[in-house]
Amino acid sequence: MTAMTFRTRFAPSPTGFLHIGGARTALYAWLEARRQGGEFVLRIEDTDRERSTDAAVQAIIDGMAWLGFAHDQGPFYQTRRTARYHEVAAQLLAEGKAYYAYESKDEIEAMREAAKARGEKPRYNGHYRDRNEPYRDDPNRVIRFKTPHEGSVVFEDKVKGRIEIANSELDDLVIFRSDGFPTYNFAVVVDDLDMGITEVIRGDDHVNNTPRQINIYKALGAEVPAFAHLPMILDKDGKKLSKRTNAVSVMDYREQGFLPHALCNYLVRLGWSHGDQEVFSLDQMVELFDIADVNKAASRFDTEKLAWLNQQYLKSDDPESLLPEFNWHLQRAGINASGGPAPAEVIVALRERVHTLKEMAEYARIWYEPITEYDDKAVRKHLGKDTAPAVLKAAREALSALPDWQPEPIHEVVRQVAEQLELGMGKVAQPLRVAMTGTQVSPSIDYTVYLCGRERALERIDAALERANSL
RNA sequence: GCUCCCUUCGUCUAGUGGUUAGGACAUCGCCCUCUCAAGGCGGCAACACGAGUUCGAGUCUCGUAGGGAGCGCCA
Repeated sequence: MTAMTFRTRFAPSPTGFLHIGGARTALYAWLEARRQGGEFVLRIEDTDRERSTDAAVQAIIDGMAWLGFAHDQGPFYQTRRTARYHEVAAQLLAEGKAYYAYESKDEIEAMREAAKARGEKPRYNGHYRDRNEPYRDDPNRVIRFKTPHEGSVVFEDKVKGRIEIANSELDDLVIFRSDGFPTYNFAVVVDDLDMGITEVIRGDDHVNNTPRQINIYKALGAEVPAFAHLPMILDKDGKKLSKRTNAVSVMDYREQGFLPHALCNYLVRLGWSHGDQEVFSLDQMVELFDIADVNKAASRFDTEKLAWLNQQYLKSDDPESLLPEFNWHLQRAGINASGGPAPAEVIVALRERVHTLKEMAEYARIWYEPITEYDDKAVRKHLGKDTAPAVLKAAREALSALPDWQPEPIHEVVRQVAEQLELGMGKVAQPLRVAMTGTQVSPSIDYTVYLCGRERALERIDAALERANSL
């Protein structure tokens, strides 16, 4: 056999958007493949035809693309592989490792009840196991796998460690349903085998399925891949993430104004760490990530820390690189940026003051649209001062004569006005700030004035002067 | 009910027998300051519990408690 290429996969069911937990699973699998110089496969588990949709497949691919990583192979669809599943099932049947069973659902239900009554797990009693029943055209016909009675399955999970489950705890699972479709536990094994998956990374809700799957691998005489079961992501209160009370789609996070790499960074740190490091570029993640360093316990999603990380990136990224995402938010906020300052300059002005691009877009409105309302308190406090009119007049005059409309000269103007009138910077900056924004909070006064543009700045001073005089 | 898994500050985590149990977010205080931030400095704050092994246990073993997952012809 030739050296096997390292290969991981992400295998979602296309029943909705890309879930935040799924996104982390995909990220880990992608990182693991990258680090090992292997491949990352996307497989669509769409055997549940009722709930699977094409739109959901697209949403998953789009979500991954937005986050910044993509599959190397696929997408493969399980529904297009049924012939192959039949083939493998037939082989198992021929080798006496699987058998036809014909119980009705009611009968099976009764078996479960009986088992429960005995204090055992609800399970199939193996009635048809050694009967060698031939194929019959029967609506109850299923194919079951012969789980070994003796021994136990042991595997070394890359995150959970050694796990052992006795075969006596398992029953003969259905591998082919009466409707002619394979069941999950069977299809995954065939798929992972055919696709050459060497490391199965998935949520830890699958730990209990793994021994069954390993038994199938063995029956097939196949090499068993490595497994890594990831702990769950819980909400703020330690409950299961639910759509009702949380943002669960990665696209929800986009709408809330988070950067894709900030979200990746947050996700990679949730359950994994590398010393004291908090900030990781995608390249660094690829270099440093190791699935073996992932924690065993579930963790809670903390939006505050995500917000902090997001701001770290807002501050350190090249503003130009933030433009596509920021423009997307301006547009969503209904802001037409064409008549105002360059968005990149707005980013520089605001990135230390907001945590998300959504906030930033909202905040930026004052430089693109007329002031719709003045904060009463701000007006009374700063325009109501008896020094305010003189400040505004002096500033207006100097500003209108300013040859070079740039933050630095504007700062110089403010400084000189203060000096001339023998006032502190606050006495000058605040009335101007209220004039520019209608509020008493904004970026540094020079930048706030600068972004307004000369024309708008002078207009706003005039309007403020009017207000000051009428107080 | 049965099986499997998990448990370090409020949260994310470092820690692989000897640490003043470290960092980050949040929080509180101080500094800086034209507002708000950002930044700097500092504070508060954790080994679930009980036995055992050991000279020595957050680290190893067992038990208890709490939490989670699974026990489908769903994935």
